Amino acid sequence: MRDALARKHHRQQALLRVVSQQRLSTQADLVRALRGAGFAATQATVSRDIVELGLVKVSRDGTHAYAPPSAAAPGGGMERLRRFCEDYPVEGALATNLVVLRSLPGTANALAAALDASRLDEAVGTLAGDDTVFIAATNERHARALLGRLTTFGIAGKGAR
Amino acid sequence: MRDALARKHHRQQALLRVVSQQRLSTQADLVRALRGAGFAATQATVSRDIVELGLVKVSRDGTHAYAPPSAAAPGGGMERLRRFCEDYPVEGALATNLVVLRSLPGTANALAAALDASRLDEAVGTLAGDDTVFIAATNERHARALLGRLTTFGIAGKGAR
DNA sequence: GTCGTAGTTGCATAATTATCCAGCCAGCCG
DNA sequence: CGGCTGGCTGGATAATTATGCAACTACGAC
Repeated sequence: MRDALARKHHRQQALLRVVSQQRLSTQADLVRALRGAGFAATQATVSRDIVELGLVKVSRDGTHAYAPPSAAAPGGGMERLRRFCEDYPVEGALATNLVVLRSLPGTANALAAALDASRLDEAVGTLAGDDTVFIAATNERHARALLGRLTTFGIAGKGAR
Repeated sequence: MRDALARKHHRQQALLRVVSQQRLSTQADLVRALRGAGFAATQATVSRDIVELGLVKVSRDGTHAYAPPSAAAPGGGMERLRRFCEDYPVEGALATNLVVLRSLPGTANALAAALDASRLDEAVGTLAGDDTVFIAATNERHARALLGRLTTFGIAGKGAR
């Protein structure tokens, strides 16, 4: 295993791409599509990716198809945050009323900027180091909710469940 | 069976209600919830209702849950169509891959406009006369699903009540 | 170095969902 | 009326999806 995390991330990127481009109705189809894109994975792995990416299986017009998470992104600056999370492997953890995010070295400031632009209302303030961002929430409840929301952007939840 | 269609419609309405209120993760849960609301139905029927209503099963933060279509489809002009159906007595019928809608004289164009704005993806095209609108679907299956969806807007399915 | 821990993956399989088929009912036509 | 047709439904089952488990790798502590 050369770098499992990077590979996983690339595979999930490809997965997002294929589901938004093609109409694939089963996970077996997804496996085939991924294989065509150069990623080897089994149905089991795809099933787990789907959960992590928050993909949905829509049942419309008599057929079924997988689709990216709520195609409608309401928040303006939110889009930037989403793209960031898609481009970098961000991990999130919970520490009481603090949400701790880790990304690649040197990217923390960009991440914090995206977070600020998103105007997450549970966040009291953010503090960026080199590869880590602290988000202070008003209390533990809000922190948990915030992490949950971030998870839908593709942030891998770590330790909190 | 006193009035299967009306019962179906009521059940689907109840289904929409329960999925938007509770977090139900399997169709067995939906069956139980419906039973609690006074509707008897089996998993098979629920599965079909889900297709007709366009419900989605979202997989995020480790759990799964059914949700109304609005969560994944950006409604948009759909609201206008819904209001139209509430304001006018629209009737729908199926003709192979054609959905035929009939409303009050002179309102067909407004109805067709609302349909177009709704971006129903099963609809290939619409044609409005004076009191009638034809919606061409790609095939019979899609036409059926489309009519089912329209039924949830209050369109009476085939024949006066 | 060895060990322990955390994370990812595939296999096999349990759990869940979609569909085939038959039965039933209502409406319609002759 | 009697037969036919179309639509709804449930039972049974095929198809699909989720998950327990074990193997493996990378990483850090000791």
